[in-house]
Amino acid sequence: MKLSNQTLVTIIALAVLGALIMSFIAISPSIAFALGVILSGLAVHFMQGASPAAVTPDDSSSTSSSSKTIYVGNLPYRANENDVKDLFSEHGEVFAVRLMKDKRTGKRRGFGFVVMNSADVGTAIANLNNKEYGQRTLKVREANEPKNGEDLDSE
DNA sequence: GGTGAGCGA
Repeated sequence: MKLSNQTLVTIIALAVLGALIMSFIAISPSIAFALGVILSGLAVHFMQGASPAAVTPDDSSSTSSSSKTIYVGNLPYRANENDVKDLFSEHGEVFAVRLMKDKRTGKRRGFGFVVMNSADVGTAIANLNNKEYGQRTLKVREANEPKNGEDLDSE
């Protein structure tokens, strides 16, 4: 029975309202308030349990989209994640790009990580490593801390 | 007004 504060406020509000309403027809205000509490509580409980989508279509089909994380260094500071993602998308299926900017200062650190399909990782690295981008030579490699251990075979 | 090696909380 974990009710949020907002729910409690709602219950109280409905209780007072119910008390006012029932005071016109009922007997004593105290009983009316008590009835209001009970009825509003039931109402809220009913509302919370009225989840139409009781059947959650849980697709536990964990698609093993073999994704690998790639380290990208020597990025130009003016490059955005969108640029990097677009660049890597030309050589494979990119799932996510994380440009690691320092959260302390907010300034960019000039490197990031690209998560893409493991099947395209090799191609992307081969095509984008030492690739001149923004007057700088990109450094593309597999991430040092692999978050997905599917490929033990490497270099 | 800054900034060039580097592997993320």
